[in-house]
Amino acid sequence: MPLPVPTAVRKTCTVPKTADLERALRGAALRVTLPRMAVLSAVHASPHADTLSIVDVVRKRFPAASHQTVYGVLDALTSAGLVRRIQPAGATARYEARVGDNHHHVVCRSCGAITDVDCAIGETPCLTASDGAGYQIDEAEVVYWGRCPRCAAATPAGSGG
Amino acid sequence: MPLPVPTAVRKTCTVPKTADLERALRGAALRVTLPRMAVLSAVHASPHADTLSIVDVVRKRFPAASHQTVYGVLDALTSAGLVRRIQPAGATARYEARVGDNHHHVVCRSCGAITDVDCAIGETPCLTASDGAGYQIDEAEVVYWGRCPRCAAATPAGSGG
DNA sequence: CTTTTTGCAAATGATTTGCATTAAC
DNA sequence: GTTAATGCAAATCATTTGCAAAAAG
Repeated sequence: MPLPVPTAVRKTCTVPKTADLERALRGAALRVTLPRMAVLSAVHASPHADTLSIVDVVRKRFPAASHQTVYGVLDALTSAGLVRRIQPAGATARYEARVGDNHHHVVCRSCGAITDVDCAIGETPCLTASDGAGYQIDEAEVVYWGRCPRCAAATPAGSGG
Repeated sequence: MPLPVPTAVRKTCTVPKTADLERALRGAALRVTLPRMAVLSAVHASPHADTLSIVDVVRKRFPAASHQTVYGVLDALTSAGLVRRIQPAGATARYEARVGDNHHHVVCRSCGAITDVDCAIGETPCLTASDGAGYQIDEAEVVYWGRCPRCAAATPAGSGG
């Protein structure tokens, strides 16, 4: 079963002002365009939103934005390191603006909600494989799977999967 | 950029005999069918193979197997816990037969190769989030990203992304 | 004999591609 | 003025769906 769209998205976060977004783009050597401002703003406003949601939000401020443009912008922003792409198994791509800090995610198996979890270590990678199989490891990505408080309360642990 | 198909797949693993596969299916309350035997065998034979590869392998022994049948069988086997589905960000689904032991994966950013890494802890979940955000966590999935020995040797660290 | 599984074909849905137009620098 | 970004439409690819025929228990 594909992961459902998250029902609860944390909206309580700081959305940078226009000037800050512009500065961020310029700092990343990206041209300042309306679609980029709108996308970057949208990702800040709704962490873990999928592409479709981002398109919706972007179009409120810039109705002409095409689906493909949003994909392209997200790609550019990701490459530039301004946003981070997350994609728990089987789900569509999500994006978040928290970059640089090494945090992880908790994903609810029932409703698909994603929540940030601060990494106890803070440095990258925060874990080293006991046996790295000879790999040159630069990142340890941790996804915690479980049930969010709401779903845990609703189901007696075991009814959902 | 989507993760490329893994070039090197570890083939050095124990592929159970027909009787064992049959026993495994029956043990999981699954009917014993040729497609299922073939798929289960294929997953054992080539860990981390994607669906397309599995279809290829399966058809060598059972040419009539349709693409959709393999999808269905993999789904059934996954639900039954006989195989495990892994899906590093952006890549197509892969399957492996190592279940029950709590191991993780190292993924090469350059060639997409996936290698098992034993978990130092062994119990599930092997990690607990420092702040679980109130979630009821049952699994901690760890993906180590880096460069495999081959790619690390070929590129002077930094040429690939 | 009953229930599950297979096979076929078509649908779905996310993501990508190519190219002319437009805007940013 | 030059280079990069946008918008449009169509293509691609993995995966899913529905249903009749076939096989397993």
